[in-house]
Amino acid sequence: MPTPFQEEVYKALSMVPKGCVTTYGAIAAYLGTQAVRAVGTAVGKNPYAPKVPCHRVVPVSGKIGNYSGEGGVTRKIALLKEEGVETVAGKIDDFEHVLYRYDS
DNA sequence: AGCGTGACGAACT
DNA sequence: TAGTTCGCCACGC
Repeated sequence: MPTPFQEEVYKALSMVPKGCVTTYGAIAAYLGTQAVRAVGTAVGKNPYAPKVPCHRVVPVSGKIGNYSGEGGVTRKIALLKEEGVETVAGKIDDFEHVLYRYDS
């Protein structure tokens, strides 16, 4: 039984369309929290397993960041690529182009 | 020097 | 004890 906070993260993450990615800061801002790290933890725990595409969450740096999964970051990149997000040198290509904004 | 980012750490139950 | 949650501090540019 996750906390409302987790649900907020899940909601924010689920509104990200396929082929797009979001950032910890964007989610934190959307939730109105100052703790972007809490978002990382919530997503890292990934209590919503397949429903929360945690691999769609990336740091604002445009890099893949971290990933707690099978092959780690490498796996994350592969998943992103499958989603339609192209990556170059371990970074997201056209990051701002695939970056989803809750401003829409 | 200041602001922003971060898949953590420490505290509570 | 262990598990879970939420926010501050440190490093980089």
